[in-house]
Amino acid sequence: MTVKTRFAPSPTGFLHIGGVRTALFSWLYARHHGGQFVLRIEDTDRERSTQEAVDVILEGLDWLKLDHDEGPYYQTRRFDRYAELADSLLRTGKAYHCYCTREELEARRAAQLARGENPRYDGRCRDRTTPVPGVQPVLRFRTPDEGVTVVEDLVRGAVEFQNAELDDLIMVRSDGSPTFHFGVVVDDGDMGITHVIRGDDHLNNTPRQMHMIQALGYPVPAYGHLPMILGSDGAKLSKRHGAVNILDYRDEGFLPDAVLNYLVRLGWSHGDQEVFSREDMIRLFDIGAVNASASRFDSEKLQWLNQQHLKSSAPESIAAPFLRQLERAGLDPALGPAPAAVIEAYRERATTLRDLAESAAYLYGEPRTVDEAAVRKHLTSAIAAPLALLVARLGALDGWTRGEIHAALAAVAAESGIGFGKLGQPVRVAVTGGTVSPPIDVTLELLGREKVLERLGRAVSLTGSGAVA
RNA sequence: GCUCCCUUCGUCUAGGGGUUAGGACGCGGCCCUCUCAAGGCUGAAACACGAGUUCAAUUCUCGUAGGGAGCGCCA
Repeated sequence: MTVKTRFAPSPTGFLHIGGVRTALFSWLYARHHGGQFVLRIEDTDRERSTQEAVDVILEGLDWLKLDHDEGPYYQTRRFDRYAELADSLLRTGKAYHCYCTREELEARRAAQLARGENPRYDGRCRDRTTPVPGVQPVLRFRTPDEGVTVVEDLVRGAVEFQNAELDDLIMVRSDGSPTFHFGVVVDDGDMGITHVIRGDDHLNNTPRQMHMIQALGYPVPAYGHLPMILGSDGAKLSKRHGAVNILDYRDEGFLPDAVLNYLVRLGWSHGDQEVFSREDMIRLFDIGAVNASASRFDSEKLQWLNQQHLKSSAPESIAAPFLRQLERAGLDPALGPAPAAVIEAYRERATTLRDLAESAAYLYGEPRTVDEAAVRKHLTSAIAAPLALLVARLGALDGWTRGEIHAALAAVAAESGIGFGKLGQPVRVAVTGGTVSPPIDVTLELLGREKVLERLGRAVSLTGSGAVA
């Protein structure tokens, strides 16, 4: 049997980290087993579904390269099929019309709750043979009322439910539209889904879905319920911690593989390994090794992983998103060095591509900020002469490689009777406006001779003029 | 309230009847060093609680506590 999994989000809010984790595990399971991955949009709630949310799902999965083999299917385009199967269940007596009104249902629920009972439909329309005039009925599924249903969960093992605890749920609303539960089982059946991997908020719904899918004559798929991801404070994920639009991570300069790597380690591990490539994940992933307990979102570890992936990526492979970050930062890439060279020099000192672009801003134009305290400390009159000498030496260099630049710096330092660092730091401040940058020879090489000589020249006049003591 | 699920350092986790309870993020220290990083070494830091089983329980069983989910003509 070839494995077929699916990701079935409802487009009622932005795709966030929790949804992506569900998609990832489902996708990994399919890829690991050489199976198929289906994308299905569960948009039966027309009130709350938005095209914008659909677009984020599509764009987010595309960014993360969680590619699907089938779909996207849209449930709103399959209403005829749901009606057809609902009808056959009605004809075979596996489903029945219920004429209870919302108000009646609500009143009974409240009464049951008050008595300390599990609020559930009492089945009073099960044997009704005559319609109630003026009431559009809903269609309910006739759930077995005795016996035990066992969910052999891929993550938790066997979970038992007493059928007597389960009530007859609504399959078709009074307006004729299918409910979530019915849509899911019809679709999973029609699409030949073999493994349903989803959030554990669905675990309690699973036995009833199993009954329906059996009634429909489909084989029951295997289920795997993933623990949820909590916010850093242990509360439900919200806007405050990680429940932001997944595309925000892209915009903040995270790498898709790093996001996936972070997510795969939430609830799953492989020995002591922390950094996983996409190929590693596919090869090693094992749903049976997934933890049953919820985990918290830790943005610091995500940042660390992002840097790990930044360091191991081929610079050219991340040049395009880096360029976008430069543009986002208002910088013109044409005015600076080749992106790969900047990435190479900076990726050990940046956690995201956005950081990287921002700290490299001085390469594309004048420094955006000048650390005045550093200027006072390093650009003193004592350094005027060595800087002037350096300008002369750098100007006379044949080439412009870090090796030649380093040699010139070392020579000037030696001739001026000062340590390399005593020269390097003032140079750094003069050309970058701050005290932090890659090794000074690399920094100058990246900046280019023209900008270096210009900025050093200005520093010479500043320090030599006595403007700074 | 009822049903179901969960519980190892602050966080992510490994382990599993006898271990100095391992790794990673973060935090501290040292080394390296032209700055910042990166890297190396290193330190502090955990088996929720109570019974039971057993020669032995963090590990198995049962409770308790705490947390979560479901109980909609939402998904």
